[in-house]
Amino acid sequence: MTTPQRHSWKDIRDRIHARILDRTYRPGDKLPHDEDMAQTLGCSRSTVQRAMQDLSESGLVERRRKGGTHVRPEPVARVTIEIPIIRKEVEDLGQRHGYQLLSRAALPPPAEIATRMELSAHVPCLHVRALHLAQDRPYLYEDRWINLQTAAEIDSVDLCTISANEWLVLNMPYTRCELRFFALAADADLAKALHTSPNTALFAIERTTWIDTQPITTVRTIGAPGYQLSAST
Amino acid sequence: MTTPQRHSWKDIRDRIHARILDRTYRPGDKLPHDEDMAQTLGCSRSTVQRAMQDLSESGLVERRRKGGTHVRPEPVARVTIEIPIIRKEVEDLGQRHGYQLLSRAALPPPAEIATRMELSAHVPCLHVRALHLAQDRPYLYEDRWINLQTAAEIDSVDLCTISANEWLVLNMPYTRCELRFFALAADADLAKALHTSPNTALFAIERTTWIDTQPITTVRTIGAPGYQLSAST
DNA sequence: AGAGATAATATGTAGCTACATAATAATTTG
DNA sequence: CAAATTATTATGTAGCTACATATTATCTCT
Repeated sequence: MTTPQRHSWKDIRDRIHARILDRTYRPGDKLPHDEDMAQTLGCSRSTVQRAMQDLSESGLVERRRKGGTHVRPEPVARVTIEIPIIRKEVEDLGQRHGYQLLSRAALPPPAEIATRMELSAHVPCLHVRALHLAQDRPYLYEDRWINLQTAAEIDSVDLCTISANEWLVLNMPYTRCELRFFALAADADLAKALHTSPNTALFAIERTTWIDTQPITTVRTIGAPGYQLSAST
Repeated sequence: MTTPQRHSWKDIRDRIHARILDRTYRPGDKLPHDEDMAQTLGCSRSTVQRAMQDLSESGLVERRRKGGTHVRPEPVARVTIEIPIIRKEVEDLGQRHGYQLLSRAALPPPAEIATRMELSAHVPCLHVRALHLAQDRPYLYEDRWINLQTAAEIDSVDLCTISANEWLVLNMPYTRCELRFFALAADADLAKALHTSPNTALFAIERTTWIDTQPITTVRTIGAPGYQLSAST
């Protein structure tokens, strides 16, 4: 055997991960230094570093210069959720997407909205309410406010043919996003729009985006009964 | 100027990102090759590659060998959520954590649970129900099933002093996790446990973990009224 | 024209050297 | 002894070379 064996960073990562899984290294334990591991595992330090970068990004280990690398003392479940364009979400379910613009008006934002967007109350906003359908049944209801100072072009967009959701995603890149997930009880309007009875428990997502310090939009998206969000690692 | 200027991958990433934000490169557009960018930006290809790795991992761009790098054609909102140990979650809110074991029994799992866990119905499981408090008020209710073949040691753990949630996180590393978020209406038991009225809309998280192909646990965690999950980028 | 095989290519990587830097440990000072 | 300063160190990185590999383009054959 004259050719030196190359080790991929994924192999190295998986070998370290296996030591965590079999509890050789437990939460809070210190792992050997990169240099020592490289020697033990027969690869270069930069390969160990690359492997550790991935383990660190997945939240399994914590790394500090000079302090070394530790298995995370208090493990968290970490999961990445992707929220696609709504039309795409429906289509990926193999269903026909439908869309209804329910209302559109240029209005000053109510105090709660202004607060959420970190916006002063006299900035002109576009208020859009819409319903997304899957196989002609209500799927998601959207109540959205758009800052007309940041996204002025949307004022001339025909929101009967493209949803504000889709137009914004395609045209307004953002640097900051705040999300929250919660449950709410349907009021009369919502119950009517989503074809359910008042007080039904509904799943809601609130999302606010900014480009640098400028608010773009805030939206409350409410799922029809049974809507859920899934993720896996 | 005789010393060559070094560019950090973060600078390079931010400069590329800025071109996406100012819409020089729009969704679906092809970015210049790494080698060309390295020349234009005055750094090495490996530095561009490192920058692109980050942009790709954040979901902004898609990279294919030979095909090149494109701004993601249909952008998604991508967010990473961390779910800590419940005790820690309460403490991080600056509140006093309390815990009540409501019930504990070794039982065969009902069909729905067995399905969720990808488990056969005669595998012995531990069924644990518990309530977590914040400042002596109900915070989260947990209904959990634990596979006694995978996590046999939990059978001898005193679950009055440490929650199953915490014990499992610290002692049962997992390789696979499935999560879903949804809303539900409180039944009589739940309403009583969470000090609310029947049919209140509640936020629920269901989480199932496996180590390799072996199911470890499945849990339905239900928040008290007003509970929400937040995340930001 | 379509299918299959081959060639080319742009990203992905291993390993190396040299350097940078955050943070920990050791030493010095009052 | 505590606080401040300095030294050390383990991770983080830039840039390079050589190589690997998934995928796209091109060519050949029927």
